Amino acid sequence: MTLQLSVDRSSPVPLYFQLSQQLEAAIEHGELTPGSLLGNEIELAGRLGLSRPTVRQAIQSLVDKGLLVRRRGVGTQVVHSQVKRPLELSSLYDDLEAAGQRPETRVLVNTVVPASAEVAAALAVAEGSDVHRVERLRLAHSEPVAYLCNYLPPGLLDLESSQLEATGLYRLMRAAGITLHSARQSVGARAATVVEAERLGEPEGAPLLTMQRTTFDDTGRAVEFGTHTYRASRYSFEFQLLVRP
Amino acid sequence: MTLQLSVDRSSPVPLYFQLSQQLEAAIEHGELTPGSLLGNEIELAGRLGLSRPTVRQAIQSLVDKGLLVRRRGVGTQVVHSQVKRPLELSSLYDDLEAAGQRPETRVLVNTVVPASAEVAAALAVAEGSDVHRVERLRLAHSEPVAYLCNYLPPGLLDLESSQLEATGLYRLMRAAGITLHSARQSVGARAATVVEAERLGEPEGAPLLTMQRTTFDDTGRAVEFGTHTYRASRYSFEFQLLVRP
DNA sequence: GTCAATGGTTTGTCCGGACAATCGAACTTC
DNA sequence: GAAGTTCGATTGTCCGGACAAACCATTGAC
Repeated sequence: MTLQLSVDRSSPVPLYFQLSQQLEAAIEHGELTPGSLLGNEIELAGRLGLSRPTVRQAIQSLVDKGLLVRRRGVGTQVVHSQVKRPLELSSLYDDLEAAGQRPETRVLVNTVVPASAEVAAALAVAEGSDVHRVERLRLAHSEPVAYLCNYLPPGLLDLESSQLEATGLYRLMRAAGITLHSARQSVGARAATVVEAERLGEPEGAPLLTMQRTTFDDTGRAVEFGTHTYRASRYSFEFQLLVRP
Repeated sequence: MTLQLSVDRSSPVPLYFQLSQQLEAAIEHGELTPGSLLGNEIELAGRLGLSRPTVRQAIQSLVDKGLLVRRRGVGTQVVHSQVKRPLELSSLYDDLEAAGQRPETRVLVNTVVPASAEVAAALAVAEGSDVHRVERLRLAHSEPVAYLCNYLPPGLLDLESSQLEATGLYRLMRAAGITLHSARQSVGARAATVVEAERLGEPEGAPLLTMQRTTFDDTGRAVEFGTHTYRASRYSFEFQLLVRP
C-alpha cells in the first residue's frame, strides 16, 4: 500500500519539515518497514505537488538523523531498525524522566563564590570573580543517583532553589532564552572519597562514574561548567552515535 | 582583508565541498576569527562565480559541524572557538594515536566460539551459532590501558592476529568494505575483579571505566559487539557534542 | 526619555530545470 | 558458462530566480 502523505501549504510550518515529520512518524509506526525503498524523489515530489529540492531537504534531514540511507542508482531505504536517537545534550533530569524514573532534586548549596582557577578557565572569567555555585543531589525512587556541582557565570540567570528542585538546569537555561550550542565532556571513573561515599550512600572506595562538562551557547560563551559524580551501581550513560559520512 | 577563496571547476570534487574545506581550513588557521561575519551569501556566491544554493550547501555543512552559526538578518558567524570535533565513532586505537601516544596491541584470544545469549542478542544471530571472538590488551607507552573483548558475526571479515596488532578493528572493517553507520554505547564504571585487575596491572577493586558497544553498518546489520574495560587511572572519554537545533 | 513604527539587510524556504555519476540488471560476446 | 557491455533508473550536483521571515538600527511619536 502506498503511504498517505500530504502537506498543508497554508501552514507556517515549512513544507520540507512537514514532510520529514510525516516520514519519521511513518517509520516510527512501522508503516515504512526497515529496508523498504522510499520511492524515487521525482515521483514523490510530483505526488505531493512539491519540487524535488523540497523533497530532498526533507529526506536529507532524516538521513542526518540516521533513519534513512540513500544509494545512488538504487533509492532511499529505511535503515534496519536498531536506530533510536543519537546522542543529545540532555540533562540527567530529562534522562531520568524519560526513563520513567521520577527524578527528585535536593539543592544542597546555591550561592555565589569567587571562581577557582579551574572554574575561571572553564568559564573564561577572571579568577576570583563572582560565579554561581549550585550543588545538588539527584535522586530516583528516593535513592541518590548523582551529586551535581555546577558553576554559572554571573548575570545569566536567576537561580532559585525552588525552581532547581522542580526541574533540570538545562530547562531553566533554555527558558531564560539561552540557546545551547555545544558541550565538551569528559567521562571517567574513580573511587569514592569518604565525603562522596557518604553523600551518595555508597561505601568508601566504591567506583563512581564521573563527568565534567562545559556547555557553550551559540556565541561561543561558556554558560555552564559542571562536575558530576554518579553511583556506578545505579547509573550508566546510554547513547547512540552516528558516523558522519 | 578579504579571504582568498577559489574553486576549480575542472576538479571532480564537488564545488560546495571545495568551498567548505577552504572555509574550514581558514577557520582552523585563524584567518577567519571567531565571531567574525562571513559576508552575505549572495555576495560570496558572486565573488566565487557560484550560485547561492551551492554556497549555502557549503556553509550548511560547516553549521552541521558546529563551526558556523547563521542568524537571519545578521549573517553567518564563526563560532567562538572552543569547538574542536564532535563525537565520532572512533576506535581507541585512533584516539591514542591522535593523542600522540603510541598504541600497542596484544592479541590474547582470536578464535571462533558459539554465541552466548548476550552476544547472540546483540549481533542478531542464533544463540550457539559461530561468532568470532577477539580479546586484546591495548597499551600506551608500554602500560596497559584497556582490555577489549569483541565479537563479530561470521563471514564478515578475515581476522588475522598480525593485522589486529598493527592497527585498530574499525580500520580493518572499513578496509574490508564495511560502511559503519551507527553504534549503541553504554558507559559505566565498576570495581575490578581479581582477573581484571591482574590483566590491567591495577589492584583488586580498583575503579574501572566500562564500555559496551554494538556497531551497525548502513543496512542495519550488527557488525560488532564489544565489551571494554579501561583503567580509570589512565583513561577517560573526551568528546564534544552538538545540540541539534 | 521611552516606546513604537519603519526600512534595509540577511538568511530561510521554495520552485523548475539541467546534466553527471553511480548502481543493478539485462544483454551480448567469447 | 563466464566475463564484459550496455542501458535504464535513481540520486548527486548545480544553476538562477522569487518571495517570506527575522533581525537591527534608525526614525518618529508621545
